[in-house]
Amino acid sequence: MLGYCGRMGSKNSTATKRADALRSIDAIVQAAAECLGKNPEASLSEIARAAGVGRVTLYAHFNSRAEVVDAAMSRAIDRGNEVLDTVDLTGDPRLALARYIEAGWHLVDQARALLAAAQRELPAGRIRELHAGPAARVETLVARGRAEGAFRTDLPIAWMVNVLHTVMHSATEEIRAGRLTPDHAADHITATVLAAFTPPGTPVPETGGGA
Amino acid sequence: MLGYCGRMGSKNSTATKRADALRSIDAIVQAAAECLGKNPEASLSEIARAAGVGRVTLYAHFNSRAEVVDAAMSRAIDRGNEVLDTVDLTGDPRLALARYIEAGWHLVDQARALLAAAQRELPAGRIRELHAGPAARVETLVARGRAEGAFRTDLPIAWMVNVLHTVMHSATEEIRAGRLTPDHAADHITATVLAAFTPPGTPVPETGGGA
DNA sequence: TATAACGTGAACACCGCTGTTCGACTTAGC
DNA sequence: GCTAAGTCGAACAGCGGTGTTCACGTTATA
Repeated sequence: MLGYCGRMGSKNSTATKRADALRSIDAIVQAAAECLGKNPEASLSEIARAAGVGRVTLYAHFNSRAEVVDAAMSRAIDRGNEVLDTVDLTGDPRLALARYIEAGWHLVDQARALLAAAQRELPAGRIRELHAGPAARVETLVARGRAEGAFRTDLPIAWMVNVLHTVMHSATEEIRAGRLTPDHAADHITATVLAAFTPPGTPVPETGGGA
Repeated sequence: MLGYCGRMGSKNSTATKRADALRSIDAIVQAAAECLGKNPEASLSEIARAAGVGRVTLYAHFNSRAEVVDAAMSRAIDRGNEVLDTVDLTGDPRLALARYIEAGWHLVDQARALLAAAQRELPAGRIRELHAGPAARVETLVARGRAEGAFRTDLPIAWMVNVLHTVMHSATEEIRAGRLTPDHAADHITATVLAAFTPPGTPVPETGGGA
């Protein structure tokens, strides 16, 4: 947590800030995460307005748009990690994957839009750095599932992780397009990914609605 | 074909144009499809330059950016249809799907980026109109596969079509990111989607490299 | 070859976003 | 209650994109 403040040369030095300043910063980062989560090219004016703060105040705390994006990205990742930390990823890899999807599918689309913003403002190294944590969690799960024979091994781990995230993301797009209702999303994603991960020659598991 | 010219109030009226004008228009539409296929926010200056044409010339043939996007989109769809028309979609739905993927996976990413551009410049109705043709082809195939018992029926057709296109698109992103080589793309997509489409309780087909 | 259509660069006005400065006002904290 | 820190709107310069006009050069075509 707090990973979004005082990263680089941002004006948030270690010097003690006043309470209202901290409140402003928090409101800005939160608004940035929301706005950029919806629209990667949201302007700083929009973000300031959404934060209930003047545009000048925003520039008083962040030197550039890149810093705002970085802060929003860090915040979203921290929030996501908090949620995902509560998920039990032990036991049958198939059930663990289902739990992961259930908990995380709605996080992915905001993260994706944020990522799109980040990819235009932040250096590639910084993005990898931010992405490393969340990625490792899933990679470990997939690797374990492969080792235990629950998941296929004829496709690279990176590809499988990509499929998982891609399908999760596409679900939110389907919802936006009105072709899918939120209450079916997790089931559809789980049924799809579990089948996609099944080793060739093995029957696809039945995923009867209940997680 | 020729679906991209003279759609609405574009300056391409039915009046006979000179040969060099037609050549310019064609170069512009082609360049637009390429540029917008790479970057949905490519400027008209970029497109004109890529077409080897002055910016003013572009405005002589198209009233607005939207018209250029529409023309590029129409062209890309026409081109895609031409390619897909050569693919045999009869016989075993699984093999037909594999052929479809083999022929079309590399078309999807350009179409996607183009779609992103279109979604910001064109009305939703126009987009649906353009998308209807290509979508129908796949929907028919998936529906047939379900009817014949080759594909699962516990998920909506729209969702399955979405999964197919999403996975195809993600492959091109993986290639861009350097995590996948183009010669493996079709195999990975096919293996993934075929498994995802397999009815629960049925073994996942083996897709030993050669399609 | 005449002429209308076409291509062109330069220049224009307009817009929105970025990042900055200034002066005045409000508030937190000692 | 004093002071430094914070907030704010207005206004600035710079940039890049859009869409338009103009005057001049080029080319197709009858």
